[in-house]
Amino acid sequence: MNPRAPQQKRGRERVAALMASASALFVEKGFDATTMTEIAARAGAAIGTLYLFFPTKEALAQAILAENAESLSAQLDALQEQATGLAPAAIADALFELLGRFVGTHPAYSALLDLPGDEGWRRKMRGRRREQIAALFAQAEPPLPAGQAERLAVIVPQLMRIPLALVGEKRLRDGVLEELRSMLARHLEVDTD
Amino acid sequence: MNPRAPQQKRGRERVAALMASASALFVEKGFDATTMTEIAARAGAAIGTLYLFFPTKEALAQAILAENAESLSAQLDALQEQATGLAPAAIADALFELLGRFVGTHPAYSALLDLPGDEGWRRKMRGRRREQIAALFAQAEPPLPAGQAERLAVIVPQLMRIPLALVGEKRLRDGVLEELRSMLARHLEVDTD
Amino acid sequence: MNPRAPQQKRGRERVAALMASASALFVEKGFDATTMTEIAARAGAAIGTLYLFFPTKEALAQAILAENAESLSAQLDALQEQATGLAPAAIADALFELLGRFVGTHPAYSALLDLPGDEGWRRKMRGRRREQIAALFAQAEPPLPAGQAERLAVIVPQLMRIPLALVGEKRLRDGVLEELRSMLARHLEVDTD
Amino acid sequence: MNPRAPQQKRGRERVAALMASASALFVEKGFDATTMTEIAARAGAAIGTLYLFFPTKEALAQAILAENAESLSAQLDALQEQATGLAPAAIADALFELLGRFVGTHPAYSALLDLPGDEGWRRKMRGRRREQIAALFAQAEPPLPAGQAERLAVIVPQLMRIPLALVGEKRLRDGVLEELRSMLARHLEVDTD
DNA sequence: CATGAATGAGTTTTCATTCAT
DNA sequence: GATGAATGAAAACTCATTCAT
Repeated sequence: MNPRAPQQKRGRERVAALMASASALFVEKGFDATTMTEIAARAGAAIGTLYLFFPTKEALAQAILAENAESLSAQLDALQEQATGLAPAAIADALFELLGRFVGTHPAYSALLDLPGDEGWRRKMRGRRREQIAALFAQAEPPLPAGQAERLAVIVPQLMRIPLALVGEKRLRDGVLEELRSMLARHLEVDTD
Repeated sequence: MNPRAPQQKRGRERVAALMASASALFVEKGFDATTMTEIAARAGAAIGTLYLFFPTKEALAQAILAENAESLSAQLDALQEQATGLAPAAIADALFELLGRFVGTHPAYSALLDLPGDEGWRRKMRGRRREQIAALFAQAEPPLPAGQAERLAVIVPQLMRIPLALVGEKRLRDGVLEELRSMLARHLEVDTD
Repeated sequence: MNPRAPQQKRGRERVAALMASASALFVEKGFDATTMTEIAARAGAAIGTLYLFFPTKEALAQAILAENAESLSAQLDALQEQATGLAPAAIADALFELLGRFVGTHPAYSALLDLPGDEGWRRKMRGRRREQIAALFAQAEPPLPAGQAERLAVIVPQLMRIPLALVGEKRLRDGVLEELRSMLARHLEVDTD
Repeated sequence: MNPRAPQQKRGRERVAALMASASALFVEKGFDATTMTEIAARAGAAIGTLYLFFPTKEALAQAILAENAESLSAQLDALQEQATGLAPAAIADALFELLGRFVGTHPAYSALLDLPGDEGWRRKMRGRRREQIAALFAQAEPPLPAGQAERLAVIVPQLMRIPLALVGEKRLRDGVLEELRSMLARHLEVDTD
């Protein structure tokens, strides 16, 4: 009736396979165009098995998103410890690299983050991410002007999604990424003049 | 494929109302979650009337997108004439303002431009927009380094979409917009050192 | 989206056919065992047509029930006018005949009246029926003891459902009906001694 | 078809718990709306365990019904011995009390006895109950008119179910029960005039 | 041009039942 | 005996699209 956390090893493997299948399809075709039947099939499972663990398609997306967000959050935590007292531009650079790697390895995160019609859960998740990044910038030395940490917490993650649209244009994509990186770095350096 | 061009005035008004209704709904609920019946109803028309002008839902979205893109293209053309010989930062500033106004007045453009599963038409439209913006930067004085105009043509439109997510947080939204503007301006100034 | 009342003659005929089909199947196999597909098929309609008028299976049952209840209510109203000043036993007899005919011509009423899991709408409908029958007995001459009208309003409709279970045993069924009739009549006569 | 008779004491307790769980749920939500998973869960057992004892959902219902019917049958047998030569009204009174207690303590009996789509087993069970009650009335002194015992065997059990619908209206419920009792008693007294 | 009833393929979701452990 | 993951047929429901009026 209710989806339950799998209690045996086989179950945990199943869940992982289902989430991987769903992630890949969501990225390839988008949330709406992906069917639950397709997700189950690609994972080699029956449709009923999928619903055994995820009561709705939306819940499945949420589970994937939560897992990705958890991973991102942990990485940001780790960065937080190393970033104390660094210059703003150095923090930006480190964050840039972290996020760049993350969006590459977790494409479903970007694909699922702004589906229409949420208003609740996802908003909170984005809020937490913003707080975490703002805290990162808040410990820069010299300190940033008031409010800038919060603004950067909004901007930087979005910057990282820009190159994602350039699949198949690798040259341009790398150039854009570097352009963004340098733009952000200079922005934070210049402010210290 | 193409909507039959309505010959009568009444017909043209009908089409405008249908496209306005569709645009609003696409923005509010997303393309997939919006039904053709709903679109017709909000425009005060019957479902059959909607299909009289737009043979498929996709064609309707394309018509809206084409109209918006036409408007954007015309505005960029106008800017092109005024921008000859301007400094890069000045061009960026002008483009920034133009795009900022455009995404505000044409929210459907952003909502429809990057639907998943896109292999053709939309990709071309984005390509044309990139060329137009690149051409704008190409006439800056002093000239930009090789390839930067193309990279900016990718980046700047995406920057403008960042504040869109901040509905209901007006203070932050305005701050973010200004932060982006100054970041871009400095980026282009610094390069001239 | 929302089910609408049909606006043309064809539509009204369709709705009638669908309700007739559903009524018959609910009586034959019960509410749960009847599928929407089956209902549509028996009415010669597509499944989508059924959902055009009734948004859920429950709503379909309710519409049937409401129509039947409306009919019963009207018949009870008519009886009310003729029953003023009659003896209790005479009222009972008339009511008995009315209800006997009704359950025979509206078998879906009994089949749908006490589905599990309602708590709301059906309760109100039964309440109204009780009030109407109680009002009928309330005008008997001589008057009934306090509260008896309300008790009879509960009892009599249920009595009428007893013979329904005896399909295929016509002899017994008729005997049971007559036994119930006389039992009720005597009960009300005796009270006047 | 038949549940494997559990050999161990633990097994018998298990079966009892499962049947109790199922009975309660069948009464609360109806047969169709109750799931096998739910039944097992409420009994604190695994779904596999439930199927260990009952091969199908229908078999489970039958087992419950059979047990209840067994109990009722035994009680009617006991009454049979005490009722020889009693007046019809006295028999009716005793039966009334017996059945009233029974439907109160065995609510699943009523809930399961007349599921729709019934062509076999349940029909026979009802038939046996009718015969037993008819036999009870058959030994009344003075004897009842021909056929009346059979008719009462149909009527009396149904009368007892009428107050069941009045949960939460205790006052009315008790009044209705008494009204039915007296109606039946007078009916049988009057006939002897 | 306009209407809205009608269609039916496609999707999500449920649940009785099986079976490997 | 006991478990619970796994199955998949079947049901409810949606909606883009068609077409007779």
